[in-house]
This record gives sequence, structure tokens and C-alpha cells, in this order.
Amino acid sequence: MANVRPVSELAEHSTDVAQRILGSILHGPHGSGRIVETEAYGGAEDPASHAARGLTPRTEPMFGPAGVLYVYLIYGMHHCANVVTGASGDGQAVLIRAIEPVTITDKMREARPKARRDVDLANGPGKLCAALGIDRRHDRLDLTNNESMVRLDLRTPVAASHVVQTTRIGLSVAQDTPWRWYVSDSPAVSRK
DNA sequence: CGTTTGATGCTCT
DNA sequence: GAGCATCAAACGG
Repeated sequence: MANVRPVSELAEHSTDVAQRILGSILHGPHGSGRIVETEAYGGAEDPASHAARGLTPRTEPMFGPAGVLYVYLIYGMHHCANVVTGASGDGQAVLIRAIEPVTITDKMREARPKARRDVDLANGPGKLCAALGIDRRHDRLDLTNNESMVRLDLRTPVAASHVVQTTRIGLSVAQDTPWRWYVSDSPAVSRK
């Protein structure tokens, strides 16, 4: 019963879920934080998505049910965390790009030794995975299961008046598609 | 300040 | 073998 509502809210298009989960809490092995920046990926029309070229061993989680965690390694050293959305077979996900730390632990600080301010602990997709202790081992976890090492605690979405929509970061294609959203008054957004 | 570049390894062609 | 949904240090003005 407790998990019925979350799954249905995540089973929509990635562009809807990306906005809806701003303000929700992401919990990892090292701590937790409030989601303040997201990007939508997927759908057959998105060439920037890992799912654009069909199902592969790596992207298989994206084609599964909503509410699952998709984690991949980027540039050989950083991890990125995504929430799978849509219906099974769609190949959609929302990349979590930044969180404001809520529960800060010693493990979190040890994983991010370069961060001087708390706000720098997780203000980027690779940084947040390091801070929360998320890596490939957590790929395919059910984010809506209270027993999971990584889970998404859905909260009231941030009001649209406090949300900015822009283009996604770091892409070589689809650079004009405005599928990135962030909380305008958050100090933990990666870039404005 | 701003921009550029090196690190590092997995994934798919 | 090329290309990354990145980060931080090293530049230059």
C-alpha cells in the first residue's frame, strides 16, 4: 500500500517526472539530500538518450518498469544516477544532477574531500553519487522499496514558480532540447 | 574571473 | 578504436 502511489507517479513521461521529483529526497548508503536539479532522457525521439539505439546490456534497466535505479559509469571514473520512468519498454529515465545534502555523514565527507562547503558535496551528477555512496552495485535497485540501499522519498513538488527550465548539459546532440529543470533559489544547482 | 585540458575505463561498432 | 548525460586542476588575461 505504501508503495502504490510512488510507482504510479513515476510511470509518466520523463519530462513530467523530472519536474515532479524536484523537492523529493534521495537516500543513499552514506546519507540523503533534496533533489534540486534533473534532466529528462528517453522516448524514441531523443538522440541524446542512452536508450536511443535500442536495448543493450547496459541500458536494459531503462526499458524496465518505473521506479528502478539506473546507474552508469561515465568518463571512466564518475557514476550517474537515474530514475527509470514511463512504461516498461519505453526506455525513459530522469538523471539526478544535483541534491542539497540533508543528512550529512562522515562517510559523505570522506567521499568528497575536495568539497569545502556542504553545498559543494553533491552539486553535480558525479558528485552526488560519490557523496551518497551510489555506484554500479546499486544499478537496478527498486527506489520505491523501503528496504533498498538507495531509495526515493517522494515529497510535494517544488512550485513551478521556483523552477527554471533550460537545455541539458554536456551533450553533443539535441543541444537545444530544454529538458533540464532546477530549483531557482537553490545554492546546490550545478550550473545556472 | 573565464576557458582549456588531463584523468581513466566501460560500451558498442 | 572512438566517444562519452564529469570533475578538478592548470592555465591566461
